[in-house]
Amino acid sequence: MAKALTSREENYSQWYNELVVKADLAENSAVRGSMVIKPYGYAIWEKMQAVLDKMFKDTGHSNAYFPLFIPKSFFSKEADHVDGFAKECAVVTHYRLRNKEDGKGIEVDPEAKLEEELIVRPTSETIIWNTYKNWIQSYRDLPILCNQWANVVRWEMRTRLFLRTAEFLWQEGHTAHATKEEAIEETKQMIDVYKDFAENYLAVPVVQGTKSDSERFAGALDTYTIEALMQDGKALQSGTSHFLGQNFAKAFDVKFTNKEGKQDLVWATSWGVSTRLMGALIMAHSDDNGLVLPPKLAPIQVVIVPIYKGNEQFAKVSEKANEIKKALEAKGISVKFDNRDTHKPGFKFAEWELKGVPVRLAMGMRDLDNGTIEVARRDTYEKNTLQIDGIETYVESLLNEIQENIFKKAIDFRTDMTTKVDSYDEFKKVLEDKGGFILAHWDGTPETEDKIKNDTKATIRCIPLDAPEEDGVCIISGKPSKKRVLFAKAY
RNA sequence: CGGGGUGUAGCGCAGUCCGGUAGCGUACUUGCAUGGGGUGCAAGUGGUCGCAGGUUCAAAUCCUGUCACCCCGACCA
Repeated sequence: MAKALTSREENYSQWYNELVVKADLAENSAVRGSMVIKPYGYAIWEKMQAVLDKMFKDTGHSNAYFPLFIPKSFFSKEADHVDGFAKECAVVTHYRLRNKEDGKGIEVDPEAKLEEELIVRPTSETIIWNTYKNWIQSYRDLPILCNQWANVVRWEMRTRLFLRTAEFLWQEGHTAHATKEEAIEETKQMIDVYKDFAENYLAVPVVQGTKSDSERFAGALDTYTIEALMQDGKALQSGTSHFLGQNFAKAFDVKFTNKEGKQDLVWATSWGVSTRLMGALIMAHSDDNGLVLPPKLAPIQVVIVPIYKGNEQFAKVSEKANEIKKALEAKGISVKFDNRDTHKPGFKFAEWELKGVPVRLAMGMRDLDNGTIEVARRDTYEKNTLQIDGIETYVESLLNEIQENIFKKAIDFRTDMTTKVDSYDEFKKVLEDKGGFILAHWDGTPETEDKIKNDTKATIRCIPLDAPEEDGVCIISGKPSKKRVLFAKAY
């Protein structure tokens, strides 16, 4: 396992400073707990957005945008939601600044106090349902299938770069349905979309399941989740899809006339993934030399590094390199020709490895003479010298192979790090010595869950959807259980 | 909000105990050499020592206050 990922267990911030900041992904901003996403990092997010956005549209959803500021009163309408959320928020109380009397700087104008405070959205359920109320009269208006790409703010007491920043980017889907069945169907469909995205694009294997009562989203009847395992043996909740029942419809009085002409409350779902996925990407695949990006999300899939001495050689190598670049681009591959004269090849190799570029091509005079090129892959460090002729076809299939290999590696790791235990002693021992996912029987009570959490800091990540029926007894209470649930220490 | 820690050059740090010219590594600039895995040598630029008071002939260093950040908990995508 990567040293960078294991040796920092007690100091993640340093880990990020070394790996992420060096990798040009982000740096701490002056704003508490926020992050600056640098161009290279943002390019990864844009790729994620593009893929997800298409998936959402393919499943019938449309994008919309709702306000950043939410009147405080909206939050008092759904009781469970308030309990779960209302606490750590940024609140707008004033709308104007003024110059200080002594002329030294600026202060909040006490005259400019807002009648009703505005909350910077921590999530948009309240304002969206307040809006949907006006959009829905009849069953003919349903379903409403909206998604919004936005930023949200949660004034977390403790922040962690990418995993828990005060401000983060995400998408939140909010849907309204005429029937319970249809809403549940939507909830499940979207967690499937997330699994598809995580595994086939991020190359991060995930366990799908439902949350226990205590871990469920505030205001939801059921929360579906995808749980990923990071290289340090901790779990990361990577996406959630909530079946909200009629709670928000009740709170915001969203009724419709059904086919029978009777008034009915609508059924709701919400679902989201965030820039935390970038954290997942980094922590699942990176090694001591930096990022390892899956080809499908890498902003630069292939980098060409020229090796030369003097202008004359540079011109010759450049000409060939540009030819290869064109051939690759014709296949839809994104290519960077690193023609900087300010850095040596060795430096460039290290730099592009740090940035996680999946394939590197290196070419010098020796290659020109032989009609060859050096191909190096980021995931295995394997290097081969191949004929230039037909290189684009080779690289194309190599990119696919790397995508698969990264995923396979992550699956193998997860398999190794998933342990079935049948006693609490064993549970504690595995958690302590090995970490990772633990499958154990649980009696279904919050008391048991609490005890385990207090004793060990491990939580029930989910009740896996694909867990086989199996007779067993709870590791704490000894009561009968039909299914193993997934435990882990989590971020 | 509780417990611990740190603020000194863009970044990483030493110097603080025991007050006396502001240091190291790296990065940056320039020159020459070098160029198939993070180049070498030489010269150079860059710091209100977090902020505000106090003690002193003299404060990065001692005292008081204050702010910010980080780590551990409670909270969470």
